[in-house]
Amino acid sequence: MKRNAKVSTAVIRRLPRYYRHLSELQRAGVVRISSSALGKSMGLTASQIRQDLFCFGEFGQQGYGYKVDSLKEEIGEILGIHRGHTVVVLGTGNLGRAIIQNFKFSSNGFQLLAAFDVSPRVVGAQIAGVPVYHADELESFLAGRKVDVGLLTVPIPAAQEMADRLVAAGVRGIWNFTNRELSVQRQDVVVESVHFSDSLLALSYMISQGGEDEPSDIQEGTE
Amino acid sequence: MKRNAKVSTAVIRRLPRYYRHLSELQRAGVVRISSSALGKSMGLTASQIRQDLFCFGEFGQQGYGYKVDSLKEEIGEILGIHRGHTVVVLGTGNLGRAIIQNFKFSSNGFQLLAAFDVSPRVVGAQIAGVPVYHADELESFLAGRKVDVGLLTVPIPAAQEMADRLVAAGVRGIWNFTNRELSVQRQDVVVESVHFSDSLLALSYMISQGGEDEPSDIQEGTE
DNA sequence: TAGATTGTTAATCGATTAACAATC
DNA sequence: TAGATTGTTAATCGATTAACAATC
Repeated sequence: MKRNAKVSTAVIRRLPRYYRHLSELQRAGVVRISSSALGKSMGLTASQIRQDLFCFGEFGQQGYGYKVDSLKEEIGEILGIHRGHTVVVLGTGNLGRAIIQNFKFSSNGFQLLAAFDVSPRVVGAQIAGVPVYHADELESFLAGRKVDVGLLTVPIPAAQEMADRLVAAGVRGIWNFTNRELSVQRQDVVVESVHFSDSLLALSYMISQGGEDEPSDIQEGTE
Repeated sequence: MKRNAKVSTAVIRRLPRYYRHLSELQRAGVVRISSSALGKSMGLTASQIRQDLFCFGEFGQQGYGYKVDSLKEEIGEILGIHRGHTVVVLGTGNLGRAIIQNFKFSSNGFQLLAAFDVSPRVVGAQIAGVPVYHADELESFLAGRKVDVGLLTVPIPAAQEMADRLVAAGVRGIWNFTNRELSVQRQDVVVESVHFSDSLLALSYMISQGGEDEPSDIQEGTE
């Protein structure tokens, strides 16, 4: 029942939102939900939700809707949450440290193995139980392990070099928090960027207009 | 020469990228660029770039291309960079502090006025020169000033309440870093969310597939 | 059974790409 | 002038929405 030959990025971007909303519904004790109710609460049409899910299989029951628990599980599976992904952090400045201390990697199916930096003030120490090694040890650390993702929070001048080293060492993805657009040639390595600036500038544009056009991500229903 | 009646969110999301790429070109000393050269370096078609710019006016010269400096300035203007936007931060935990200390608000045309928290350990102090007030003082602080944006990095349970208070106090936008989807009824208030989880889960999906489909944001040209 | 809601195909809409006259 | 490249309209493509038979 797999048809996900060509899943568009638009659909991929919605999957985590489905997962998040279903988690909230689950926490709220909701057992069952229809595509139209879920759509209303997420600001999507029922059609779109059914069409999105149709890419991956059949998850509902006619005349009934979807079981929140099992749909959440299925989408988690699609997202790869149970694949035992691993991640290392490059750069333990303010942002890197904040992410290490706050972000729930395990809730998203990732295990945070280690952090790397060059400052003698942190190398050898631990941050929230995560060991910090010198960046020179990156290759030897990765050589012995399956590390899927490198999280980049290094200063901009070091970003491309560290990205190259991560790719050479065999990571499958780079989670890029630097404000530099990375150049990665290999087709089998994915770069996912979180550009704070782009986000704030988009907001800047929208509030400069008077906000006639609602943004893509919001307008949660009242329910 | 204004035609930006209905600018799609797809276009709005690309504007900051144009701005960032043009800034890099400017820094690299590039004076002039054609839509096809810019497109190649950004992974877009020349048509798309010209079509995007067409929403806002005429910025190039036939037979020549675009002057990097002035195109960057024009796009900055469209994004509202020179409008003197202001922002306050709610929540000075790890993430809030990291953003206050690292993020270049002024590069994006924003002035960071103050931060708010409830912990006696930070209230009354300064973070990177930014004064931290008690959250109780939010309304009185905002009453006297034009504050355009509230940046939310509070714990999830406090997120919706603080969002409501920001909206009631008259902000035009909320930059939401909490992992909660905010409910904001007013059509003239924009919520822009940075969901780390959604980003990581999308990356998780992509590396779980073998990466046949490149993500929207990357694949910078070789140049 | 009647009612509800899915899975899935078809229709519509919007965004991207192509084409080309205008013009630097 | 000839060549290059834009601004802008038209064509194509893909994503969203609508419709409805299947079925719980």
